[in-house]
This record gives sequence, C-alpha cells and structure tokens, in this order.
Amino acid sequence: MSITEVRRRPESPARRRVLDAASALFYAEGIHAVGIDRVIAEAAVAKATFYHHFPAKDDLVRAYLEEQSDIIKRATAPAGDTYEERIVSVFDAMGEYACGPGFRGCAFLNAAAEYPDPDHPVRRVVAAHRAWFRGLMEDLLTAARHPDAERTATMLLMLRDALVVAAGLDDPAEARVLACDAVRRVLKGA
Amino acid sequence: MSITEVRRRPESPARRRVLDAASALFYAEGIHAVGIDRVIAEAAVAKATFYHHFPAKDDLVRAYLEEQSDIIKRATAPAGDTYEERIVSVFDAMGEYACGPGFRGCAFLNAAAEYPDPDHPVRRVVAAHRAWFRGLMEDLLTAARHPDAERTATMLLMLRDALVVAAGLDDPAEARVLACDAVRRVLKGA
DNA sequence: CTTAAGGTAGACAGACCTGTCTGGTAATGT
DNA sequence: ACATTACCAGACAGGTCTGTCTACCTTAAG
Repeated sequence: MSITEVRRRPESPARRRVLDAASALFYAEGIHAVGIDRVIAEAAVAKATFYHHFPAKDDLVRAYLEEQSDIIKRATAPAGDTYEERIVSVFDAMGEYACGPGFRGCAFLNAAAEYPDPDHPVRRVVAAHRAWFRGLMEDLLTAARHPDAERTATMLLMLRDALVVAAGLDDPAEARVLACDAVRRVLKGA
Repeated sequence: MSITEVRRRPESPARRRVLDAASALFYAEGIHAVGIDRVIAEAAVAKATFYHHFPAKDDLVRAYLEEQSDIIKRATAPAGDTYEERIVSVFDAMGEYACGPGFRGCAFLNAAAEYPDPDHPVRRVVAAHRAWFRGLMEDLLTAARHPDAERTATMLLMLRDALVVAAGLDDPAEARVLACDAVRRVLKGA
C-alpha cells in the first residue's frame, strides 16, 4: 500500500456514501441504535461492498470519529489579538456550531458513553481528540507565558466538555455565552 | 393504589434484585448493550416476574435513573461555613466518589447519549436531575446574596458536567482538584 | 485479451432482541 | 375457604443484529 496507491484511490464513491450515511445516523440516533442494514440502505450500497471497505462495524465507527476529528481540527482557527481572545474565540465558534440545527452534543462524548472499555479503538480516537484540544489550549497559554498553563489547559478541556454537554441538553445559546464567560473567569483567576 | 397499599408493599425482593442487577449492568456497560435476558439472569428472576414489575424495558431504565437520582440527592449535603465552601464541598464529594472503583462517568449523561429524543421519559428524568442540581446551586448562591445567582448557578451545573465527564474519561483525581479550583475561580470572577 | 478491483443484489447463518404466553407453586389477606 | 398476589420455569413469536457467501456485472490497467 504505497503512497501512490493511496493517492490514486483516495476515496471510492461507495465508501464516501457509507461514511456520510453512517456519520449522520450514528450522530443523530446513537451507534448501537443504528444497524448496518440501515447504513447500507441509506447509502444505497450493497452489503458486500460495505464489508469490503469496513471489515467490521467498529471500523466504520472509528472512521466516523476520525473524520469528525479531522473536520473539527481543520475548522478550528483561534482568532484574536490577545491569548484570551484567541481561546475564547475557539469556545465561541464551538458554541455557534452548537446553536445550529441538528446539534445533539459531542460525537466523541456520546460515543464514549457507548463504549465502556477505555482500551477500545473507538475510545482511543476519543482520547486522541481530547488530547488534541487540550494541547491546543496549552500551546495558546504557553505562547502567552501563562503562569499555570498545564493545569489551566486541563480546565479549559473540562469547560469544552461542559459546553458541548450543556448545549446538547439545555439551551445552546445560553451555554455558549456562559461557557465563554466561564473561560474568562478561569483565565483571570489563575 | 392507595398510600396504604404502597406502604404495605413498598418493595418486593424480586423487584429489588432486578433493579440492582439492572443498575449495575446499565451503568457498567450501557443501556442498549444490555438485554433483558442478561438482567433477569443476573437477578435470578423469571421473565414473567420481570415484566410483571416493569411493563417494558424503558420503565426499568426510568426506575434505574430515578433511583440513582434519589440516592445522589440523599447523599448530597453541602457543608462548610461560607457559601463558597458549601458549594465546593458538593463538587469535592462528587470528585471523591468519582475516584472510587467502578466509576464510569455520569449515569444521566451516559443515558442521555443513548436517548436522542428530548421528550422521552428517560430524558425527562435526566433533565429533572440536572434541574435539581442547578436549583441546589442557585439556592446556595441566593442565600449568600450572590449578585449573579442565576447565571452562576447554570455555570456551576456546567462545571458539574465537566467534572463527571473528565473524571470518567481522564484522571479522576486531577478532575476533582481542577473542578474545585475552577468552581472557586468562577465564583470569584462574578 | 486477460485479470483484477469495485460494484450490485440478495440469500443465509446464528445469535440476540423485546415481549407474550402457558402452567404451576406458595404465601397471604379477607 | 377463597381469591389475590408474587413468583418460577421456560417455550415461543417475530424481529433485528453482525457477518459470510454466491453469482453476476462493469471498468480499467497491464
């Protein structure tokens, strides 16, 4: 499997349709609640084709979460003059997204709730995404010579969790405003 | 179904065993992942007996969450001299519990992840529990004449979510300390 | 031209799911 | 004495789950 090969067939249409259908269904209804038959029907793909691209359902779940992680990483661009503005801008963008239609909490936290084993490949993707976010926060803090970057970065990761959970269960607009406010208070209170 | 009747048979042994087995299994492995057959086998109860006490699986799930909510409410006793200490004590107690064995995040958030419909009875129990916690925080804040009790109470609810999520996915001891610290910063930054 | 890869359609196996039903036992309150 | 209630054992129905398999079609590279 050379790089050339990967480039030559970076994506097959059938695989793309499967991943799109699975992403929408898994996120909207939960992973265990959606069967393979539903996915292949929605994707208009033969069963053999599905199992050709994804040897098992868990591989599809992993691909779904990895793609979500990539999308979020690409869409996350801290903006602002001060380090505080840059950090708040990340939370505000997340809050804005959470106010859009079809938001149902965090795909990673929802998935983790369905996979109890921390060593499961799916949980590893969740852990990797959270580690990425925490690293982003720590980078922004250390670049600004924040006196307590490590601990504060973990707190900001926790506030991320708070935002997506509250936005999924209660009022997203309120969660957006309060999360940004809480971020400012946490940054100031160091 | 008079009060006398309810008092006379407040609990049957078989129902108790079912609820205990279901609580352990649902929390440890997830709700959709555990079938009725597993529950009745673990509870050593006949299938007809189970369906006699719980007409459908969702009734069992609701009873499970309602009992968890009652247990938490009974175990939650804010302690301390200042209002800040009383609030932090609640978070510290939650953090201590999260450091114990078998902790796998918040039963309510995990359940909500598996029930997408906000109007579902299970989701209503989740909403009621969260509303109780937020109300407890608001009461403690208003009793201390906090200038921004309503908004701060919601922030504290969000920090509760942050604590249970982080404790379930990362290091519970660290989550405990950082959550308490974040609570203090949020209270001071009003 | 041949071969390989990707695709379609759908039957099939074997397990597990929820929920119903039959039939019988034991205790209890009236 | 009688009726109700709780409980047990387990068969059963109808559906869904994951995953395998056969059989055939199409396209493109070597």
